[in-house]
Amino acid sequence: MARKQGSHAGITGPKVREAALKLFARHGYAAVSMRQIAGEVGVQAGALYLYTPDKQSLLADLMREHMEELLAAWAAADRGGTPPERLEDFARFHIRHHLDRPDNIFIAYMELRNLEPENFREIEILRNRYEGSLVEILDAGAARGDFAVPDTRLAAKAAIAMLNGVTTWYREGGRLGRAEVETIYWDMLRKSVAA
Amino acid sequence: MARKQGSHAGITGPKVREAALKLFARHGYAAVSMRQIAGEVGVQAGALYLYTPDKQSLLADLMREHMEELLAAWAAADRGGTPPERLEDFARFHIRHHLDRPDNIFIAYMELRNLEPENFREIEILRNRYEGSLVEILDAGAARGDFAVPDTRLAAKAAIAMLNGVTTWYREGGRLGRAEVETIYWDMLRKSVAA
DNA sequence: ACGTTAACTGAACAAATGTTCAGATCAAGC
DNA sequence: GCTTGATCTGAACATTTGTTCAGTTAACGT
Repeated sequence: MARKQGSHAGITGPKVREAALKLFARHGYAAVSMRQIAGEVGVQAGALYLYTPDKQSLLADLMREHMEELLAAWAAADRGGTPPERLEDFARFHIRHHLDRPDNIFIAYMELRNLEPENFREIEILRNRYEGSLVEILDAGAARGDFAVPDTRLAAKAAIAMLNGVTTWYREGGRLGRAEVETIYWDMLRKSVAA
Repeated sequence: MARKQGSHAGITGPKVREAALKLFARHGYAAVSMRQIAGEVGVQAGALYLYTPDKQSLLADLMREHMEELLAAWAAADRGGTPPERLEDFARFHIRHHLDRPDNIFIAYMELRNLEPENFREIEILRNRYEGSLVEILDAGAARGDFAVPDTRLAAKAAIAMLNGVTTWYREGGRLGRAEVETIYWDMLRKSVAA
């Protein structure tokens, strides 16, 4: 047997990335073998190399895609307005975005150490850019007296860490719904930086 | 060559755990080989099995030790008092404890997925116990009107996620000192649950 | 209908993995 | 000084790892 029926690169390519994302998030980059990914896709391990030069690129590409999508999505969602308004938008956007992509955040925040130096630097820049957009909001609000934060960079890190935490425990159909979770987190964040 | 000079189980045993902790935290459980751990200790791979039945137990033991130490340390540090006082104690204790043990928290919160089911359940219980002590404080404070938290379990998770974040960026000799960081985090936490 | 080529298989590769074990070596007690 | 037992080496093991590649198949343009 060789080429399967009804299979194209246009189908298999995304399937490979989806499978890798799912498995990396579930078990960690190092714990997942190319054969497991291939199995998930329904293909032999060798076929994966039609869609990625190697395993490391698979991880780096997934992380880059995620970060670029995140930055673009926030750029689109940012409605401007006063710093408190923008902060609320940011918090709700961040939670909503990641609850829709729980696997993404898992690898984006846990697999940095498995990136080779060159890839690491690239992803770190994207990450700092995203974090920077929150710092910017906090700076603007602090200048106007909306927020009382002794160090906006630290506050941004603390805020993102808190918001990210949601994906580690939130389960669809659980005790709390999305809207509730979103509002409760936003409320905590709002108060934590309040003047 | 065989037995090295001046080496005892009393020395090598802890060394093995230290090396494993350091390497697991740095690169992740799955990415670290027994030979790397042995190399760090200054011993051959086979010798590790004098101190652990297998690699999995090494991880599980490290996590259990960490959680038990954490629980014991908090039990000793908890001075009682009003809920706001206890919350402050908890926050400061948590940050201080983990800044002293950055590697521990890394594996305790990132390697859960690499535990076999039996070990996972055991560690999860310890983790819930620790988280429960924070929930308890929040419940008591909410009942007295000290805190305004719509869901104490969620608030506890959010708080711990925020506090844990400190170990991902804090570096000794950096822009901010320990005491400053501790106070800023406590201040954010205090406000985030304030009535 | 046919040839071309993209998509995939299946086997192979060297290297690395966790783990075992017979034997070598040293420290300590008699 | 000899024996004993704890401590470690070094080689071996079966598997699994990431990756390559010659060959096979099926879809598509002509």
